[in-house]
Amino acid sequence: MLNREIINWYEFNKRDLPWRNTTDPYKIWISEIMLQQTQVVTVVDYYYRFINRFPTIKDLAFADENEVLNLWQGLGYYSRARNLHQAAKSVVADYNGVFPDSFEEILKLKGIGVYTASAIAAFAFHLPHAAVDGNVNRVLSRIYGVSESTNSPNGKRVFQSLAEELMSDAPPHIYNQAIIEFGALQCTPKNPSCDSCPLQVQCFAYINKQQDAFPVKKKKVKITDRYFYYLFIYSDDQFLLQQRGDRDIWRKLFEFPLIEANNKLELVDLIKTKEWLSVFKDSKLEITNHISRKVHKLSHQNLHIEFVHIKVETSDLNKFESILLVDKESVAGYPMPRPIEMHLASL
DNA sequence: AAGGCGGGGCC
DNA sequence: GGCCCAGCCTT
Repeated sequence: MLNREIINWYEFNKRDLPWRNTTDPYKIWISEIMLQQTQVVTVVDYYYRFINRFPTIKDLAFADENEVLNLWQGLGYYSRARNLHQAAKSVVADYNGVFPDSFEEILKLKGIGVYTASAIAAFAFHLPHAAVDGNVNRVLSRIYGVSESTNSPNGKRVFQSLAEELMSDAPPHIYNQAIIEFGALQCTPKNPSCDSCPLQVQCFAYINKQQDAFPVKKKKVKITDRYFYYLFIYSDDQFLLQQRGDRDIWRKLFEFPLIEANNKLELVDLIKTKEWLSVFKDSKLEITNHISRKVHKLSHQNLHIEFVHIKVETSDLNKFESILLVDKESVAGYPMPRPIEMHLASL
């Protein structure tokens, strides 16, 4: 009856979210990809814009990749957008544009793992798959007092099995939404609302006052420091932009010409670097200002970013071969990482 | 099994 | 400042 209590809680407490008012697997897919490691409040606006621009999977499949990335700009984890685009193409090619309706076929699509395949199978096709995400892990580990780590292979089996057992014969699309929403709103990571929780008497963590002990801690990631010096090289109406490679972070996104150093540099030292001198050998340059030191934090890197403004003659801008020359009015056509976007917006 | 990959909200 | 989030892919 535990699942009934969670579903009952859900009916009274659920949020009205746009992707809950459809059974279109395409829309549900888009929402699930956006929601990976991303909170609901962040996703909503992106979801509307994306669906509005690409109402069907064919619209997405035939789109230009830069436009897809552009709609993703600021949402992070850009591989999600590239995989989404690739998967849309393969659905059009292999399934005539009709989203596959079995768990196994859905799981084959690029960017879709066990969680997302289960979610789509349950929400769009009402198939009995338990979608186990961070919320579900937290709820189950607290209720049952599971000490297994949630990301170990054995832990995944344990939680998947517990979730399916708990679902029992409840409607999959309702049960999954309910337990996920319960984790997001009631059984939160910090300061869970145990005082108003209908599951108190059945919850191992509450009974033993160990809410903070579950789920078990995952290993910490090592954070590395990197130092980025972005050169904003501009004339009256144009500036330079280059595209990042396909290794490293922010693959294929556009940014200002970059000098990366192993540690902090002073402006004087920066000007002395060979790279710098060779680029500007024949140009008259003028460092107009030197602003905005900031630290941009990624999940595994701290980027110490400094923007250096350099005004040059329009004729000199044309000397930079292999670097894009962009009109200040057309920045919207280039998907950029957050710090670049923010800097341009602040000018 | 571990590392890479964004950005924002919250305490 | 650290933790967490509707994870997945590559090595």
